[in-house]
Amino acid sequence: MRESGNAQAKPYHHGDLSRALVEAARRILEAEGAVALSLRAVAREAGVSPAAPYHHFKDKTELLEAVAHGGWDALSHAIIEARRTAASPGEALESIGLAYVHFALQNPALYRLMYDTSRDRMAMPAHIKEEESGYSEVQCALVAAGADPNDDRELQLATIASWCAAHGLAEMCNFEQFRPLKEAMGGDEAFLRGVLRHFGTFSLAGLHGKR
Amino acid sequence: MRESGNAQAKPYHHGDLSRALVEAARRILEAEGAVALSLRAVAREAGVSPAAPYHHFKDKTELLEAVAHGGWDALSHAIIEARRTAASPGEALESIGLAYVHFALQNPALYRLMYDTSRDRMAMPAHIKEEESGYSEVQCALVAAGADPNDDRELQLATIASWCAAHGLAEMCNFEQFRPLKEAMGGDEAFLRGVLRHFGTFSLAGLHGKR
DNA sequence: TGTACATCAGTGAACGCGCGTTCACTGATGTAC
DNA sequence: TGTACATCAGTGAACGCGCGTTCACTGATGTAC
Repeated sequence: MRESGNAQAKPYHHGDLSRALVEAARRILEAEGAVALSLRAVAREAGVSPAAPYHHFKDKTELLEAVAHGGWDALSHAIIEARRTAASPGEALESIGLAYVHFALQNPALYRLMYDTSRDRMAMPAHIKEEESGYSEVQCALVAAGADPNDDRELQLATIASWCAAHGLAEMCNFEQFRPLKEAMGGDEAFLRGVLRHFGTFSLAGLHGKR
Repeated sequence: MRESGNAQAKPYHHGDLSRALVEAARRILEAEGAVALSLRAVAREAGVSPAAPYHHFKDKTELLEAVAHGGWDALSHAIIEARRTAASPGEALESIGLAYVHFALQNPALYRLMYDTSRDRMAMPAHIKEEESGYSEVQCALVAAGADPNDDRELQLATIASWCAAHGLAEMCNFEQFRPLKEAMGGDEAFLRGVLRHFGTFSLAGLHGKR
């Protein structure tokens, strides 16, 4: 009675603090930016003492890696879903690009954290293998759209080029100086599609036209 | 005699501390990374007390902006030079792209600072206008390579697409997972040219082939 | 050419702050008998 | 079903640290007369 009457009393043991910390970190990231993302702030946001996270993560770096890991998972799913629902192979590349950029726009701080943690280790996290990252999704889309699946090197280069282009667009598309053009085109979506259209053809043009 | 005999004694007044601080910041940036770039560290590196910078910059942000400003200048010059020395209009795009990526690879931390300070204010610094940033250099190269100078919107989109692609490649080309391909291709340079070649055609393919 | 004085560009000590991490602890949970 | 005890997952106080910034100061420089 005493216990059940006080239903919302926080139990001493959290139950799933590890997950809760990662979620708290994402909330802080998008609400206050990467600068505000301290271990103490995450613990605070999760309603827990500053020492509690150390039962789940070796140090701050390990927590950030978990946050980035979750981001890569979410991005992969978005990309796979985009390809799955594309009406035609030709549309797949644009769909994938759009999904990628949308993810980055909706989670800008998380997206940057993902790349920063990858960059600092000079490698993507080990678990982000091709089959998870959407890397192979882009390759499939390229092949479906007409690329030669036997010219492996050019296919890899085209995939990398697509990826770099999407990354660049994702990071730059909120630049203030693009605003006039965006407005003239009727909004973000049209602008993104306009730039992506230029990307969309380049990979295949490179594969077919040259060398 | 007493004074001149002690030639290397540091004078009380520095003479050009403002410039020296920016240079010190760049040194720290490349040697120890953005995390180590504190106002105190910059003052230390410049051989000056922690309070001295406040006679030249309102606060830390203003100093960082000056550092970024210097970076944009250097990048603009590299781009203009690349276009100037390109053998043919067709080569100009690749030359510009290569110069851009090389700058980013040689000054990775500075390059990121440049984009971070731009992003945080959701705009490029006011002084980085088209004529300074190399933005118009890319447009010129596109036109020289055959783009229609009258279709302004498509030309802008193609320029933005080029820029995004170069930015993405610059940030990603050191990813560990690209190493096997790089080695198979005989080094960074060949790899960069390979990816850039895919970029190089896309802008014009977009301009001519579609819509 | 000298002198008085305002201004400029440094110094170094001090401030409060939030950080990552450690520590001894304690309450809750699971397990062996 | 109860009890003893190991283990797990929290607490909260404390640590040392480097940070951005301020302050009263001082040495050097430039200018008016």
